[in-house]
Amino acid sequence: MPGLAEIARIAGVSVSTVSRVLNRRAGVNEETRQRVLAVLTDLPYTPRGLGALQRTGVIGLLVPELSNPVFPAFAEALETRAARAGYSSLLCNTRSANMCEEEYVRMLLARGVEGMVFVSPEITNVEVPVGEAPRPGYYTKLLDDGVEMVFINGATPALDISDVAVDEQLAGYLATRHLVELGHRRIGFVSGPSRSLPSRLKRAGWSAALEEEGYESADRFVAHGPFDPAGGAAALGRLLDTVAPTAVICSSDQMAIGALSEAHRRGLRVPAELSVVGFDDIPFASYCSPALTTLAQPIEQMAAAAVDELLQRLDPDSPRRRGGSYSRVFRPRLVVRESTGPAERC
Amino acid sequence: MPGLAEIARIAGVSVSTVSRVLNRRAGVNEETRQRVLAVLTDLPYTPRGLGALQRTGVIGLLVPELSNPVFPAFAEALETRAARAGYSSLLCNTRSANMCEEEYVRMLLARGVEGMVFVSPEITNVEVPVGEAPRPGYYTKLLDDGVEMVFINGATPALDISDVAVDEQLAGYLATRHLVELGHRRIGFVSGPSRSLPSRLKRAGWSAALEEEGYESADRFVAHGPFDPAGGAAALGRLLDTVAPTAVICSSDQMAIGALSEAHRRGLRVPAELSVVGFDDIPFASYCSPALTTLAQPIEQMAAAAVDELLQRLDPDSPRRRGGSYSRVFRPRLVVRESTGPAERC
DNA sequence: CCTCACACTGCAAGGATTTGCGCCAAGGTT
DNA sequence: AACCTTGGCGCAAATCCTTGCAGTGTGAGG
Repeated sequence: MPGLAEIARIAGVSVSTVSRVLNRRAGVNEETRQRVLAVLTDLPYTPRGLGALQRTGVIGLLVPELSNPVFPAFAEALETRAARAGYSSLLCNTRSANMCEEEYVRMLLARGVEGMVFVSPEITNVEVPVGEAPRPGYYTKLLDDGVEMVFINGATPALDISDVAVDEQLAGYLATRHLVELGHRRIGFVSGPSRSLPSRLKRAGWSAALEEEGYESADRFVAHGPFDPAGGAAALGRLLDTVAPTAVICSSDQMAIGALSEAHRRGLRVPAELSVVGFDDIPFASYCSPALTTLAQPIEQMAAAAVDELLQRLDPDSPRRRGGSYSRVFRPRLVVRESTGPAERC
Repeated sequence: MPGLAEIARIAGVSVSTVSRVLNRRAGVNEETRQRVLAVLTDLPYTPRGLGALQRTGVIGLLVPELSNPVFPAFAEALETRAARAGYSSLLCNTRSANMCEEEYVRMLLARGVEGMVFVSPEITNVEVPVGEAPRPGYYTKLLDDGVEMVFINGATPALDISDVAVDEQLAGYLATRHLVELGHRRIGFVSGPSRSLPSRLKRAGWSAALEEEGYESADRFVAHGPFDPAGGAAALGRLLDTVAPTAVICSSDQMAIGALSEAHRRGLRVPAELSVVGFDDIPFASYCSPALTTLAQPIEQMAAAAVDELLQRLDPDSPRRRGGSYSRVFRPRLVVRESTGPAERC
């Protein structure tokens, strides 16, 4: 970890000047200040008293957004588990503040977090086909800096980072299978943006289940939309106008709720005329009407696994360090409620 | 701001020992360590390099929990507004981590936040009748330490802290008024815990509206429960078993959703046989069935007002400092949907 | 009762960071 | 053209924190 001297050398100024910049003292030229700050971006300086203060007892939690209730649910579960081990948590949501994830990570690091948990990290949000590895981006740099990280639902085999996840593909498969068993043949997929890896994985499961039966799983049975009720409503609308499915699976409960309301708006009875399956099992899913059939993520267990893994990596007494990353995949659980039923029309 | 020497003197140890405690170095007796840590609680030590580094560009956000979607909504709005001014946010929820608010505040301070916004602070959660001032607790100490704070929905006249709030009493009044105008006379109140000041304020509004008409607003028309769907369901259940109201108002949409499901469970048609009003207007309120009539908080505006106030206090060039606190009260907005209707039975 | 080992603590030396002071250069004034 | 003013920067002293080392006290074992 660099001292002021190191930074001063690189920036080509004296130690005093760096000190003045860091302390926001007057008497430094704006241009010089920018140069020093630029160096500080590459070499995040942590003051002695803080850098040495190893165990701050604080971890960072990064979630993409807060409007989908799964993320607050994950946050609470993670926080509770961390608290039990004496750690407190700092939560950041990257999307709403239109700040990129990397900036947030740097900020957290500068604030002295010991490690972090990423829920649905940015890296899962790229244009890359299933199976291929997305580019590691800045995560490798963090890894080199010795930052301890754990992902939730962010499997990226290319990175040496432990991952805790639900099997999204299996989730897609189970949902579709459930509908097939109810007699549906025309099953649509109300999907999140095509950039989203989880949606692509679910789609793979959906395809697999359909092809197993020789049913159609063509592109025209898939409609994309943003991850919110309005997006789900719009996507379902497009599907109903074109291929008229008798059942749909959705990328999230949020979207499923939108789908339910769109069906209601069109006077379509659920489940009699249209079956709907969601994903996540957010608390509201059971309070919808009809109550939503959905695939539950074992949030508590996943959060516990993620926190435990992070804490173990943080523990200096722990034998295994650096490099022992692994993936832990949980099985989603089908929760059948009222929004799915036998196919009536064909 | 104290140095190690000051802390050492008070704790009655040498500077070296304090340094060792701060750096989590071995070789310090547990008892001695506790004594030093105790002093550090009163005199929060910030390492030289960090304490001087005034503008970190980070503010803290404290919300009581995350399972009620209003709080994530506030958090997002706050975060978005802060980001626009170049500040990033650190979010903490105090209840789920069963850590007390004060600890979290200290932690945030130690992490270098410049100021904080408290949403529904702990202080609103005490056994004190409306009108009387709750004891200021540790907030005055923070104030003395020069910590900048703004409350949301945490009006406490005894403290010199700016507050941004909805008029909860008016909210209770408007909700009840709405039901009265629909012809209801037996109007119950599904309330949060009696410790909660917002619930007590709403109740005051409810009483006022009822007494205006000469209707009954006795204790037996009020049922308390925890702030979640189950609590709402249970509380409504008790009311239905005793006073059989034709309409109820609830302390939050969360509780109202529970009430809706309890009504459904009992085969009571809403709104034909029971009208329900919620509070908050969470996104899901419009996706319930029947869609929930509720009182909306102007979340965006409140968040903007709170952040702007905090940032102004943080600005060293700002003329008004310390002491110029004020309250800003917003008007709740009645959103009529499908869960309320004319009284049928009397 | 003596000795030894061990755990703590303070001392003081050794680094690291802050800051008063003075130098230098650029631009304006007489 | 000489001189003054001012902003910006480095030097070095002052200050603060860290750490190796030695001193002290306590308790167990002989």
